[in-house]
Amino acid sequence: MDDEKKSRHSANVTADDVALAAGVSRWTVNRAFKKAASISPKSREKVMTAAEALGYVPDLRAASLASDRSNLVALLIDDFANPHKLVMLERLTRALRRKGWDTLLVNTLDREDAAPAILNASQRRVDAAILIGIQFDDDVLEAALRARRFKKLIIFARTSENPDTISISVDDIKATQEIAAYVLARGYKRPLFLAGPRTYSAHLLRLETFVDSWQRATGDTPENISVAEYDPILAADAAYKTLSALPPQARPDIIVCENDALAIGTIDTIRHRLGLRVPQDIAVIGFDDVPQAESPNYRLTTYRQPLTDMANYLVDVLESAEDIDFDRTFTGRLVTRESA
Amino acid sequence: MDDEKKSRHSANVTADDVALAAGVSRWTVNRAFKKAASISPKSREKVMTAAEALGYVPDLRAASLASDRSNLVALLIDDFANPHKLVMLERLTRALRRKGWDTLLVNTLDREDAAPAILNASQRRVDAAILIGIQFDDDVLEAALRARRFKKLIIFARTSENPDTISISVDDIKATQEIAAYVLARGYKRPLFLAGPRTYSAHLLRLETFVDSWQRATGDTPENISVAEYDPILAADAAYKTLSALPPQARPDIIVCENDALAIGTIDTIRHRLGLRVPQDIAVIGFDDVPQAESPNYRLTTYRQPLTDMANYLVDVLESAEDIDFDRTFTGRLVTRESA
DNA sequence: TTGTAAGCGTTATCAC
DNA sequence: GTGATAACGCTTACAA
Repeated sequence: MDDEKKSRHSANVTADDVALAAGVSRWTVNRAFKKAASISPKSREKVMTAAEALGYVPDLRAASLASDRSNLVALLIDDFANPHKLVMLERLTRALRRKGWDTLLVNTLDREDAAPAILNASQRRVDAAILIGIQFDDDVLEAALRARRFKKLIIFARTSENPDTISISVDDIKATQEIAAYVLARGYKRPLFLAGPRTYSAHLLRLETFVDSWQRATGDTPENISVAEYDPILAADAAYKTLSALPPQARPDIIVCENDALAIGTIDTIRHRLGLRVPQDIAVIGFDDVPQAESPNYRLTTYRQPLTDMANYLVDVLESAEDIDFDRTFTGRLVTRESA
Repeated sequence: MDDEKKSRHSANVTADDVALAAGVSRWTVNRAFKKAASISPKSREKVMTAAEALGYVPDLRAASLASDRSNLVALLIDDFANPHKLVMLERLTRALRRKGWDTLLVNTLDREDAAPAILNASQRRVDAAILIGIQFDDDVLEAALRARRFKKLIIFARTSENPDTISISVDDIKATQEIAAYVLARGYKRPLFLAGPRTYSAHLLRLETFVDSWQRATGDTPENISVAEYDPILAADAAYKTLSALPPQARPDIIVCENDALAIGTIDTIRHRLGLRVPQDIAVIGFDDVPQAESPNYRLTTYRQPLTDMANYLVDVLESAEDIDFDRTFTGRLVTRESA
């Protein structure tokens, strides 16, 4: 009769089974698996022994369904060309796991599929969505906001002006000002700014800040170009096109890149297609401090974001029930190597 | 009274609400959201209109709980230094999503936390676990197998001899033989094989096959070294240590690397620490064909795995209910560029 | 084609 | 500290 009850699926060990074996109620079994439980050590002991023997572990789906908290976040990413994303993935998943959060990885690279993918994540009733991509324009954001099961929508490592989102990022203005000051202090005269996609305003902050700082300091307006994606190969092509069209004396003496992915492509082009040296002929500066940046090949001067702190703060935000403005900017630091 | 019923949580739109609005039963509502449904177009129409109006979407947790299929897989990864993993992540999540599968990203880099992380994924009742890491030794595998809710345990892009796992990979022996033949045909005389971690037998296949092929063809045994992780920086150090200790005439004329991450670090060292040229002084060959491999900087000759085919096959395996041997090897191809 | 009723394995509530 | 009981929102028979 008990057997009949669970005959539909291949017998699955539930809290009831453990309760029976341990001679307690189901409630006690569940309590035993909680951290802060009002349960006697003796009961817990009994339960744990029985659970161990039966191979019982709580079913998180059922827990989520009953409690309306999933302890699951969706990580939306649309950028797989930038190795920095791998670092972010590692830091985020680590920080989340440590506090009991699981991560649903959602690939929104395919623009057509982005909205359905987001909707799908919302159907898993994730507690929050974290955006670590780059092409998150209004469409995607709109889709995410419309699929409004997301209690929190967090833009990680990028600023956002959307009031419905929580932005956890480095202070781009401060960082770029620091970069500009460094470029100036090192005596460079003709900087070129290499930017990423300029479709959305948030992406322009570093460019604008740099141009602004430089103008203020020198009166000159630096040149700038942009590429459609944060892809080293596109950056290499763009840099080649611009540089090869210039006579040597008109060449920039430093290229300030919006991030390391672009900087690395740029260095490759300077050396291998133009036959010039970095930094002697043209210096290069990046942003992110990807692992590659410290390889003997690049020795890239770049700006490092405090990713671990940012990830930990993100988890705090997730755990907080308050309804406040969680936006926060962090301060990183310039890592100076030999490329500039 | 209806209000009372759903008072516990902030009113959530359920299939019942839609059924009421559409004047059908809950069953019909659920059916309307299935692809292959025995439902009249008229009913579906009614349901969809009501659902749209109410903002209803099915709750996948409840669906999973009731059906004992989660359409969720756990992707276990412990390697965030190799950019190739980003490509794999993209391909896998794309192929999975296309067929309605979601991906739980599980970071098992922290060895202490690996087993708990795997257990945790099993508590979400994922339908399968996919291993795309490298350090999956017996401990981790054991933990995954013990957390035996995984209906399938798939080792992706790496061979495994464990009979309880499904291995979807490229034919390493064939691939390595092809590489050896290429090296031979190009007239190289003193190859050095740079291998990854040699802790586990599966990792040794490429090394052993290369050594074997070379011996067979020339009678000589090639030198080999190994590094503890697939990390370009470690590879750079290891290569430097070995090469700098050798007089020029004893230097290898080609370094065959177990993968591109190692090859890239090796090239960096050859050029920037030893001041030699690739391929004129020392050629380098890799495995994987990471995006970087085609950059003008590296122009790496390497072996490309048919990742998309492999990912699609993986999805087929997931969908299959048969109980057969799903192991399968694919054949890639050597992409020849200028590094060797 | 459609409806009904009984699960799925938890958590929440409220007594004891 | 512990136990019963009703949700949570869906799927799966089986009946109509």
